[in-house]
Amino acid sequence: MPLALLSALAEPTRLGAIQILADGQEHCVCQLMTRLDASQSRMSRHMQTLKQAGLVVDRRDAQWVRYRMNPDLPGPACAILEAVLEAAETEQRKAA
Amino acid sequence: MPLALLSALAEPTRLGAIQILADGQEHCVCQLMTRLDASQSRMSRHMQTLKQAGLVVDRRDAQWVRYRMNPDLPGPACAILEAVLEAAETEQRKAA
DNA sequence: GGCGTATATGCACGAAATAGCATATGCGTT
DNA sequence: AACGCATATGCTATTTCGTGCATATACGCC
Repeated sequence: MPLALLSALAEPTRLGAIQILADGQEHCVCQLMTRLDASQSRMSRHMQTLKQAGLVVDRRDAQWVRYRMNPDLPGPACAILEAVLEAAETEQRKAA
Repeated sequence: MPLALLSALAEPTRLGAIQILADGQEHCVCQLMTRLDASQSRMSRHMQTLKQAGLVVDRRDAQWVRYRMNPDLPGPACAILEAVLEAAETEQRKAA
């Protein structure tokens, strides 16, 4: 399990998406692509990857597809995720 | 920092090497290649990658090069590593 | 049904990662 | 100096990954 999770997170756009979704809210693809400055197909594909890795879940809502963190993420995976998010945040702070 | 670390860990042979080095001991390349069933050049290159990512440190000892975990791994990286190792261990247990 | 917006996907391409083979380098032994 | 063992590295082939472009699909609205 860790291998799939790690490869899914080891890409800038995908990690960025996870950071955004880490607020616990739902976000549609168009929001993500705007905030991450990614093209539509690119963002869509990355979200597929995250979905396959079990990190996120999607839901159709009218014309939009809303992504959110997978609430049933198993414990070990959750621990990795938290550590990664914490590290990313720390890194951004030091950039000041 | 998390990106480099994640990419370094997101490969089976490298993750295996880290798991072996997690015992806190030093291990030379020949030990690692035997235990992980990898060719010499392959193992050497993967260790270079881990070294560049700052995960491991090496030391020449006669004809051998001994690798060990980087003792100065920064806190956030350390947290990620621990979570990954824990997840890997959990996964192996469930394989019974 | 036709149109506009949002998202997914087939296809092709360039970039990067991985691996093997051969060879170089470092070190101890004789 | 010659040899053997351990490790690194140059070169190349193969594969995988990320991307853009075009197109398909889904949905709401008129």
